[in-house]
Amino acid sequence: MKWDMLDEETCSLSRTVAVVGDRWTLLILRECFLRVRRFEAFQSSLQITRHLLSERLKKLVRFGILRRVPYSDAPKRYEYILTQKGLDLYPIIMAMVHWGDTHMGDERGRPLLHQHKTCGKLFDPVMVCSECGEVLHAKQVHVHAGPGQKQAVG
Amino acid sequence: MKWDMLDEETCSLSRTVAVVGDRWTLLILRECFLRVRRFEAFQSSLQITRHLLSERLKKLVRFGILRRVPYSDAPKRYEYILTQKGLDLYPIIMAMVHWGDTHMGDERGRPLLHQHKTCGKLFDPVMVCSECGEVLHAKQVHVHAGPGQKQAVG
DNA sequence: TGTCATCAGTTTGAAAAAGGAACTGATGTG
DNA sequence: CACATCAGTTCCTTTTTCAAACTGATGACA
Repeated sequence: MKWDMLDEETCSLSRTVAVVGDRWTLLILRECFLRVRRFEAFQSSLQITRHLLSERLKKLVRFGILRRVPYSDAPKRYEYILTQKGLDLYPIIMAMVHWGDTHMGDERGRPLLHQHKTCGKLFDPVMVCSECGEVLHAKQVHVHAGPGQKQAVG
Repeated sequence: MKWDMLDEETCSLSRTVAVVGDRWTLLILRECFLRVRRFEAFQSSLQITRHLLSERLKKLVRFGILRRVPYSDAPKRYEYILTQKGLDLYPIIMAMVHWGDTHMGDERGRPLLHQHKTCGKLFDPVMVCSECGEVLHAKQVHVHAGPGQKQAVG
């Protein structure tokens, strides 16, 4: 399996991995959700090489996750803004943050806390069944082949 | 930022990315959730090189996500089984599958369907607030520095 | 006018990681 | 004995990544 074929695999996980399945891309997305938008800002907060940052941003734009929007005409300057497709990655990022909080923490406690504006409370993200609202566990899920067939995740 | 320092960053996303932030690791985990356990089985279903598979499995064992369990004494043979820490990655995998279903699908429909044993229905995984149960959106979340301080994701 | 600073990249050469294919070693099967 | 299975390891090539310098448009300062 070559990486440029990954997004054509008959597996939704593979297709997602083709887009966000590398370390820098995930860290760039973290910055996006923290409202970082400009090249220099990404570069200095991540310490990513300019070359790779440039490539990753192009890829995210190509996949429709970021939009490259001009914010200055002379000189031409652009910033990168999450599209709806990009905003929809939020559960992935939050799931990763929560797993890190739970399993990779140190004695100092979690690096940050999340407050839900709607209810006002500090919260954790929880994944539930869209139908019954119960918390999901791997062992309570059956996988069936869908119309697009073949393998994937259970 | 070097990769061997990533898991010591003051950011839960970085720490998670240090463990599961590469493409093969995520695909290997997909197979784990599909009950794949043995070297040859991973290798033939993923078409990963044996060298890389070996390295990734070692890393997952080192981080406590898989356990290497003997299933034959002569010859010595082992299989790889998700620990609780590994099972807890399920929301990450499901969030990625769901995003792929939503944004990377083709005309044939989704590759697979998930049925919740508890309620019996086909479902989508949804991320909600642990406190009020409402569906989470990035824009409804405030980020505060926690005891472990510094940056991370909102 | 000349010099420096800012921003968003591109270029270049060295170092690290991934890919491909063959090989090892313990065992069991015909 | 020859061949097959499983779980890796070794070796060599190709691709990515890293680090650092360079470009080019513009504005600010003196």
